[in-house]
Amino acid sequence: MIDDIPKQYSPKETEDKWYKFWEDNKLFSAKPNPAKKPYTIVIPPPNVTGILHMGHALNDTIQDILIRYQRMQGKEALWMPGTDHAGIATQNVVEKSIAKEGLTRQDLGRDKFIERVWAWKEQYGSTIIRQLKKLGASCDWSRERFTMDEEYSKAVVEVFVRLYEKGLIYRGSYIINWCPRCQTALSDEEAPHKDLQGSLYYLKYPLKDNPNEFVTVATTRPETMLGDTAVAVNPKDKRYKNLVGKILILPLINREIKIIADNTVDMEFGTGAVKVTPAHDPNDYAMGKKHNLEFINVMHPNGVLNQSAGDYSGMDRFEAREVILEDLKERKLLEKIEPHHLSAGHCYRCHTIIEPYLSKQWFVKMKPLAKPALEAVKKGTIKFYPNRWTRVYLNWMENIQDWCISRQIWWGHRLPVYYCLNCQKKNPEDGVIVAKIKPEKCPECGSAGIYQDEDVLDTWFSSWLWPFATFKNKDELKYFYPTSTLVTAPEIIFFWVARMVMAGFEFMQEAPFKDVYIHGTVRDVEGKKMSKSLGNIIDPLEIINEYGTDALRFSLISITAQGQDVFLSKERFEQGRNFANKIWNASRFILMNLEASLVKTDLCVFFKKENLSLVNRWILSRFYSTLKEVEENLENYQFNEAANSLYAFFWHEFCDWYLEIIKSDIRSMPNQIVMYKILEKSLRVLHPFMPFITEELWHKLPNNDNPIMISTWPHIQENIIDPKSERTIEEVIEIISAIRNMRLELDIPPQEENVGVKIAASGKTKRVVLESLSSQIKSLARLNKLEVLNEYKKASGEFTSVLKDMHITIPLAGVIDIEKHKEKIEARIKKAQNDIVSKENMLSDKNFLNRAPAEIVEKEKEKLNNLKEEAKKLKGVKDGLR
RNA sequence: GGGCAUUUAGCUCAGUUGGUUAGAGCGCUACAUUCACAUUGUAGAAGUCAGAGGUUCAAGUCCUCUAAUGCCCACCA
Repeated sequence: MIDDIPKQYSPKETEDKWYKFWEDNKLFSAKPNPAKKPYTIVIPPPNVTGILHMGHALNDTIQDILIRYQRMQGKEALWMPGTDHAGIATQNVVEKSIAKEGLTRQDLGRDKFIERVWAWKEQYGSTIIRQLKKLGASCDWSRERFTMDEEYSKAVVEVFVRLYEKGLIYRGSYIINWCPRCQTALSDEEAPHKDLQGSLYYLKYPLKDNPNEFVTVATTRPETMLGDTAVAVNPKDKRYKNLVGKILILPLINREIKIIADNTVDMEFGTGAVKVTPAHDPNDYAMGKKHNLEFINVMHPNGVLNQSAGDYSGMDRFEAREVILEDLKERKLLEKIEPHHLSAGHCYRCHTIIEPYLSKQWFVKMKPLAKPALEAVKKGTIKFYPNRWTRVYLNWMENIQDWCISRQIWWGHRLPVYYCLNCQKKNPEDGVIVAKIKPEKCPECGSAGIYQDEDVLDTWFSSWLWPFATFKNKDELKYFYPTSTLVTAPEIIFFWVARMVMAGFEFMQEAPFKDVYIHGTVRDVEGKKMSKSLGNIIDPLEIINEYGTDALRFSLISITAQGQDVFLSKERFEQGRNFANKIWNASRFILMNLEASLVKTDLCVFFKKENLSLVNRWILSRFYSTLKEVEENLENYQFNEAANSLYAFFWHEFCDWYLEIIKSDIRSMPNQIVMYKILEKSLRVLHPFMPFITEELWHKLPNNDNPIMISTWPHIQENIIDPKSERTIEEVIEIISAIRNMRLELDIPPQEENVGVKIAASGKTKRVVLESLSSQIKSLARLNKLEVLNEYKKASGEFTSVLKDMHITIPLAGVIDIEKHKEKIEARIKKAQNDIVSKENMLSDKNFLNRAPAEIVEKEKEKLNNLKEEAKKLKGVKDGLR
């Protein structure tokens, strides 16, 4: 059985096998169970168009660790999966795909196009789900949801209608963010500002009364001058005092515009006179309303100038900019051009520069919704990890703007808004019907001439319902809601997290989750965000292929300090791979040396702590301390700490020290049982981090027929944790190191016999024997409170380690460079003496004695004693060398 | 303009509420391959904790300022 365990772990063979096993046996599924406490996570639904990237890998690994951990802790752990229909993104993808057939969505028409999107979704929409499975995600796939599912869509409609009836949804004409390429409105969050190096153009507008006199205005978007309907100055501005109320002639268009006074005008900026374009700028829009100006829209929705632009109609907005500047220059109306930093909104999907555009859209009134969401976080009902995001959240909530939710695209939830043609004839603002299903006739006039609004809802208008709309029946909702933890990236705190909180309170009267863990952004080695367009992507699937899923997961987690951005390079994953291999080989070694019959029954109970050897007590204590650390770190979302302490324990303590020490006596019953127990418990603790390798090894151990995935998490046995014995092993290690140092400096003869152990020829065995030997000697020394003395016999060149008053000697014959050795010892003595002096100073300091806590003083005293002892020891060694 | 983060070994980064001699991985140096693992082991070198000031018996850790870098938010045309 042991012979068939290969020397190296090969992930490929095991991963798919175990994932299928877990899935086939429905081990991921969760149902309401009154006997258990629920633990719920809803996945941040990836876009259906999504392809797994490192951000997902990190996000989903964290969630999977939490879910697997809680499941092993005995909770009814539900990880709810699903995908988001991602309106604009998906529409773009499908438009691109039909473009290959030479078609546009307009060619197909709305219904046909939507059919194509669904067809696309059927074919490719599950890609991301398959990839999540490769990651080992233990989602309850039987519950997979899609934001365009029939039932989910019903919830979206229901919510719209309820908010409308409550007066929280309204329609109005405002300046919104318009993407001329996607030809849709965008919310503020969807139009992030980016800095641009642009220019400030100074344009001269002649006065009507005196064409030789001008008012100069500064603008960054000269093409909008075609829509100017006023020029504004600050009423306090002396320069323009006499001009207020006068008429200017708008160049190129020759329209008469008035000079108005408005105190929002900044006198310092530009010339202090500002052109007012109410249809193309949010500030100007406000000014236009206030001063009753004309709203002249000079642009088509696609960014091409329209008939109001006179000679420039038909030109693209940026083309027109150049031509207009040329024409103004020709007429000597372009005073100057200055370089100017500005920031402009960009479409988050296609990066086109946003055009502030006047149009009729639907909005959600946010202030009333924000109130409970604000309080919940202030009171701590919802906590952010790391805490600093709390302020970011609160700041946004406090300055919240109304949410533009209508989008002029086809793919998405169509607004449940209908219009009565008849009523609209009387007044275009009338005849609005908001209803869950299309009404037969107008409730006002009874006309059957009813049509539905063409617009669809912002994608986030469906995803903000995710924590509850994903549950199909009330019992389940009651059991699993509110969810426990939300794990997500900082980018979507505003888009998603904040809105979910608002929806939770509005529709469920309860916060949707307790903890929000915000992890960092995954960046490349240079700190750039990983993105396809930059070509700096490290593909998680490639890593899985090369190093294995467990390696990917472990490496990602161990470098993710709480909420810090992750700078990633491929070499990172070698650490995870090597660790997996280490676990594999340690298990292999133990299995090779295990008397399976011994562990069939839990003999551990027969071993009282007192009867176990020092080394066994030490490793048990270390295991339970580590377990405690892992639990604490997981509770505090310090995943890297948890992973690192596991790594250090398993590799550097369990493998490097414990297994090496017991090697010589591996068949003894206590050693057998302790090494086995620690291995199998370690596998369980490692399982949430590295699910596949632990499952594979688990089934190679005797007595483990049930999957590790549903095994129980080891209990901390406080009585075994013994800091004292942990400190003792440090001493052991110290002695062993001392002996090792000697070994290195000496050439150890190959065939000495001592304490019943053979010192073999060379290499590893030598190390093992020496270590085992030393540990035994040290144990003896400790139990008998003996000193270890080193002696050097000049005549024979022999170097011996002697346990004082005991008849045990380690003869280490050989030649040593005595001068070099002496130098080293002297340096150490000097250092120890310096330390002693500074410690003594400290301990005689009255301030210190009066103010430091007693335990600290004690500690320091102990430290001083240790130092003195060490100095004494070293002196002894030095004397021995003479 | 406002806010946040980062600055610790050659490189990439940990370091929880101040308290042993500041840690890890990679890299580097030396040695070790019949022996669970060379995806290994042992040992070693390597740090003015960005800079300046302050609080404290005690500062990588707390406070103030400065510098560099990165990110987020914001309607100066």
